[in-house]
Amino acid sequence: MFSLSEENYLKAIFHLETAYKNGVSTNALAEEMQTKASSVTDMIKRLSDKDLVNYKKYQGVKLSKVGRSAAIEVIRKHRLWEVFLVEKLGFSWDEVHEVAEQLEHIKSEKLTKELDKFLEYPKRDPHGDPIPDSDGNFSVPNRVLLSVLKKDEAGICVGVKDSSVEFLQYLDKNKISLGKKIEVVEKEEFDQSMVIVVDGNELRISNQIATNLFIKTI
Amino acid sequence: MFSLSEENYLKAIFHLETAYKNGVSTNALAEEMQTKASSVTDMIKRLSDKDLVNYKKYQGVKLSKVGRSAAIEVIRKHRLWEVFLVEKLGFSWDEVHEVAEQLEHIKSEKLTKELDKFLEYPKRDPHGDPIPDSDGNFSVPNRVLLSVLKKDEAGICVGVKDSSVEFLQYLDKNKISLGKKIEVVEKEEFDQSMVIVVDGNELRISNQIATNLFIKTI
DNA sequence: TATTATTTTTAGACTCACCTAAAAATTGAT
DNA sequence: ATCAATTTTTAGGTGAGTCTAAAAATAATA
Repeated sequence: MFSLSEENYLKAIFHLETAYKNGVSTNALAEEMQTKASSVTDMIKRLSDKDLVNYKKYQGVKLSKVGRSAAIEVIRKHRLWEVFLVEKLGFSWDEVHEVAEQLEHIKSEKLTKELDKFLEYPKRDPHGDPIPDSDGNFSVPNRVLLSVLKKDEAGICVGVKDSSVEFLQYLDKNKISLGKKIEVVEKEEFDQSMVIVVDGNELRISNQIATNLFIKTI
Repeated sequence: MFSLSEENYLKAIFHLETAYKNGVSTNALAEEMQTKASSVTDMIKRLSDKDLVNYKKYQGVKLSKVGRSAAIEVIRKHRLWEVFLVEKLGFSWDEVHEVAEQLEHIKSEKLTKELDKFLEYPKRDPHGDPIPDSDGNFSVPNRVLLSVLKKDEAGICVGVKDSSVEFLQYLDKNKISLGKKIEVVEKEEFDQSMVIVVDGNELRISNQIATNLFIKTI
């Protein structure tokens, strides 16, 4: 059984591993965990003693088999609870993160299993992120960032990269939600901004927006 | 905001206050919390510093206004989650306690409010215990212990005093559940044991069983 | 009431997870 | 390749919550 803090570190390392293939740096982890580098070194040592990560001084950390599956289990629970909050309790997609951060640490195999069943085995959370199954397998989505689309290409919005309240509320304000068709009708080469059409309405978006929206091409 | 440990102490004091009207003793609290008396004294001091309890050395503790309402809020969440687990996820009544012990500490007013609504504002948990409303008011039940009934009296089973797995499984095994009619057809004055009829079946039960079943008389 | 038994509190120590400040290792630039 | 800048680790300390052992207060009994 892992402590709340350990679980949060494992989850953070998991998320950072895609960007840090050769080991997650202490500073990156400190930034992600909103703590100091020295505290991170402390915790990494504890995780290493428990064989949850592989760690060599000054070389960054990688998750071990056990560490990875623990991280995925936490992510599974987080995303299942997010679905519950939106589908059953009427939360909006920008309200769920904080509560799911707490619920993801509840320890009960039966609870996770029954919740999954109750929600009818969802494949994605409210932000379009894939939910791993009980064996830790993701049914990985074939999705790309909106920013890679060229003029006159189109796709279906299937997820967000940034799940911050600000970004999600921007999307709500502009009537962009999962499942919506997005067409690129103009693209400015200079700053990569684009004009898109959603629900028949034209909207100019910056590259920063476009690099945070996942699209399934059609 | 209170820590997990503080919330558990407040809850324990609340439960013990019915038996210890003049202040909950350190030892009783230590027994309830499965810890040592010295740890209890430590925590009581902290709770007292935060004005959650009234404490004078060697005189036991009582909850303050604030402490009591914090305790009731935790109990409210505990019991709502128990309803959720049984009604929505198919848990049996002897499986819910452990998980509810964790879920009761999730901090989100919206979550509690929406869960209450989702469950259609239940008045009792799966063991028949009353669920306080959002203002902390219990709609107190008019219930008595089965042990007070005399020969040829009868009532409806509405709750259990002991919620241990062992007792709840004993009840399941003997087909006693909330809502069942129980008739006392014999009562032994020597040891207070009785023969009851449930669903047409006769069953001899000890006084220990009878003092752990709540009955609404008819 | 005096003495024993019990309960409660204090004193000192431990672990976890964090901190600051300083030292050591690595990386980058000239 | 050397020196400076950056990153990472070490050393030592803090608070929450626990522990054991011993001291102090209260309760029970002869």
